[in-house]
Amino acid sequence: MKDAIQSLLISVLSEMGVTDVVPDVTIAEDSRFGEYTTNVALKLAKSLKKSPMDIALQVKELIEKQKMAGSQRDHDQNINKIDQKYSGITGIQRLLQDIDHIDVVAPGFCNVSLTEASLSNRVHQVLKDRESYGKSQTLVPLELKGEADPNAKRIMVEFAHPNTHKAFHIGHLRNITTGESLVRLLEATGHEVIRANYQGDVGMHIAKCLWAMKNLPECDPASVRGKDIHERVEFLGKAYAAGSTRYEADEAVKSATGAINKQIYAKDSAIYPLYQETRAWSLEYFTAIYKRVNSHYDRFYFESEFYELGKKYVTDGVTKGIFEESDGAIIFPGEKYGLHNRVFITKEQNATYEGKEIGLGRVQFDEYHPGLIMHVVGPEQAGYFQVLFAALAHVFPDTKGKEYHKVYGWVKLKHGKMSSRTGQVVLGEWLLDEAKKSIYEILKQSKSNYTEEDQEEIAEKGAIAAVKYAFLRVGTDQEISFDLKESVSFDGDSGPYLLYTYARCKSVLRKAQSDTSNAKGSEAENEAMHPEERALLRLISFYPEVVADAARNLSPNTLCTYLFRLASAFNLLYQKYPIVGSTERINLTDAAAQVLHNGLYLLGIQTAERM
RNA sequence: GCCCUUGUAGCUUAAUGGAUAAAGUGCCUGUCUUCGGAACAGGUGAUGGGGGUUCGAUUCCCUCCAAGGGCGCCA
Repeated sequence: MKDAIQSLLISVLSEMGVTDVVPDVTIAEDSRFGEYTTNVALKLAKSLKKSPMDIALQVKELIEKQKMAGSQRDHDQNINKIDQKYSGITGIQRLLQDIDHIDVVAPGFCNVSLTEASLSNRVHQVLKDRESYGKSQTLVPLELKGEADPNAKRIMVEFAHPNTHKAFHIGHLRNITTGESLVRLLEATGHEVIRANYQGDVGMHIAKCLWAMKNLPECDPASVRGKDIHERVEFLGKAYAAGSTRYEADEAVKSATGAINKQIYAKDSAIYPLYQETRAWSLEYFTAIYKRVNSHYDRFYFESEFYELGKKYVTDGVTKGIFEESDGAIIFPGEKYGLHNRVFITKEQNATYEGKEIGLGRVQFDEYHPGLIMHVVGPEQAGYFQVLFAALAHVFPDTKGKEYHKVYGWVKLKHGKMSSRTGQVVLGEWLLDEAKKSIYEILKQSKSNYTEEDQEEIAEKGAIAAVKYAFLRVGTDQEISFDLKESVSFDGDSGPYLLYTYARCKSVLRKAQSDTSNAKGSEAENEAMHPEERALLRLISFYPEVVADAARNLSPNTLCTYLFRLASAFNLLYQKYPIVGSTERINLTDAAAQVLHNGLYLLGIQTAERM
């Protein structure tokens, strides 16, 4: 619809002699301003040397003239275009039918209001398309910063990437939640997505953990062998923190840890079996987490796979003049390109993180041929990625413009700093479990009778929804300030509120179905549409455009805002008018539930029929 | 020292350069409590300071203040 209005405006503007301007059309947040609004008149005032109001009035007049002509023609030819798409001339004619009127408002906005019939058609569209409502077959181009290709169709989204032997904290949870939603949004807008997960399973952090296990009696792995996976993983987190602390404090520990690091790379039998055993613990745990939060991956990459390969490409790059030797290490001279220098191979001849990623990049492109690789990673690595992408483009020119750093903000503790190094972390599962406990409390106070299975399902789904929504409702690259006491909310703008509204819709629909009295559809249809009904209707009709915008801007939070408004609009309608008994309102409820379901899916949140 | 990011109601957050800066939460007041009260309505309350560009600035530029991050052998 937005595109159709834009084409209409372009044709109108060309009548006015303006051909070099693409008018902005946006959804009107406030229904007083109609459904769609444009500010072309304000933009054109200067170049046309006319007042914005005059231009706006002229636009309105030209559109109304076309509308009159069009309706006359339709009447003459009796053309039925109900199922035609908006394209070409017929699209504009159809659009003209859907436009009820245009208001011109100071300082010069043109506000387009659609007919009730046109909005009602959308409800039938939802009930026909069901789960596919809102998905776009055509590719929605992305708004990307920098030089990355916005028209890539095949996109690898690389997210989650936890490190083995380290705690899985709420930051990782936000990363997975963000990545999962981005994947689904891209899939819904014509992209082909490869889900990748690059997990760190070698490096100094692991050496620190293993040093502790080898040297500290309280970190003896024998104490947790055979125990529950949660206990084993908690143990690893503690061992890492202990190893880290000693590493900082003691030079001897430092060099001993360095030696262990070498042994790991060399697969030395003195350490390798323990390394493999404990690595497997972490991976077992990750698998469980991915399942719990409803995420999965097409390809798991491991740092250990790219140690040799990365080193080879970087070494080759030295002879080509891409990398340079400096103080015994091999660096990429980023300073030559307005960036900063970074070490890719240490003087110990180990590939660093950046060195390994040269190998990773090659393999990713060879395996999947993506048009874009999106790395969902924290903001602190912005400088790192700039240098890495520049180096990659020099080593492999085919990767130029195909690498992208999608920033997701930190989850910061409101009081104190989170660090897995010191062991002060909020674990991801701790948060999920706390949320779950709170929901059990609410269920206990409820008058409804739930079976134990029901309770378990509701609490689990509700907890995941609460946590995921709390992360996603904030702008992706914004930091989140996290308070342990009021970490997730269950009312107001929250995941559970949306689930509750969905369940409420479903309950009403069940009631309507079992209601044997004759539906008074015809009566309701004769009533004038209430403002609350129209408000819900217009929101439902906006959904596909909201999805496209959220995908284009890689911003699930805009979808969150929309879904909350939709749920509020339904609840208000529900509060004021009986649903059961009116076919119109039952359909509206059905459509609202469907849109809630589809939207929550794109956030990675599952709905429940009852709550 | 150099570079980057962020400062919006008491708190947590929205707002492709647009209309009266939008919500949740908190506090105050109500509705309903026969389709599911994890509900609905009303009130309260904000753009860090100072300049500039613009018809119009939370948004862009400069500066000051404050917080966070990055800057060669970690990942």
